[in-house]
Amino acid sequence: MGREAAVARPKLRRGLWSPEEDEKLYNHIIRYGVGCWSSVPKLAGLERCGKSCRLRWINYLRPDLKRGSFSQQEEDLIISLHKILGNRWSQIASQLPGRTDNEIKNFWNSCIKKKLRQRGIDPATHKPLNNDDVVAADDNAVAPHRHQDDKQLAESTDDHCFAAMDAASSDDPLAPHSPTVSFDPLSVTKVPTMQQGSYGAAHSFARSDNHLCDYGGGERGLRRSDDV
DNA sequence: AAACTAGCCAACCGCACGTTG
DNA sequence: ACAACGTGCGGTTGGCTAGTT
Repeated sequence: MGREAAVARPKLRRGLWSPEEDEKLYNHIIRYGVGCWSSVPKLAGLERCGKSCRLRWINYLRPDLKRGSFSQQEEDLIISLHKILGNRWSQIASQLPGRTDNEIKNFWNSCIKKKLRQRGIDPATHKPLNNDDVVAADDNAVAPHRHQDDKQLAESTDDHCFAAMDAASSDDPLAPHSPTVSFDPLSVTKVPTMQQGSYGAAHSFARSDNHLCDYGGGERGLRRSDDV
């Protein structure tokens, strides 16, 4: 990646994306791929930071996003993976084609946690709740077995997780919903391959046949294994 | 009908790590 | 080896909406 300095930028827009901005970003990536996120806003004519563009693309505009509510199989898979991986949402997302880490994280925090508690399971530890622990069982106390995660993931996902995933991803029963904006990225599906062999757009598309291919930074999801 | 509350979701923030010069 | 920069990740927050009182 280049090292052109972080030039003083004009004021950047923040907050919700307008349909026009979506369209600009989408059209730009469709045409040119991503290359360097920091240059995308300028090239696409957007007053956003590259980070914001990246997030918008990954979480919303990517054509391979599934959208719609989670199926029971997906939910089961998320719970299984969370038991192994803890809050490593990007790793979990890499096992769920068409789902983003942000989407899964939100789903976990808003729905699954509640369901598990109702079933008497501590969502942080995946162990049965006992009343004395309820207070102490902070949701942040997650993934007690980080160092074994990768091996465990390789093993365990090979059996039950992928079984569930196959059920979830095959012949998707979920009706995709359009975003609440007039610009509908789902109506277009062709994106050129990356020019720089980087991450992002083409990378995410390439993984459509490979569920283990993370759209993000590959191994980097493991780096925080010690700091929780 | 209005006020309040809870839930959901999109987006931002800060940090860690990889790459490049 | 070091600094600067780009990127990815998880945590957090703000705003919108639906439901309830």
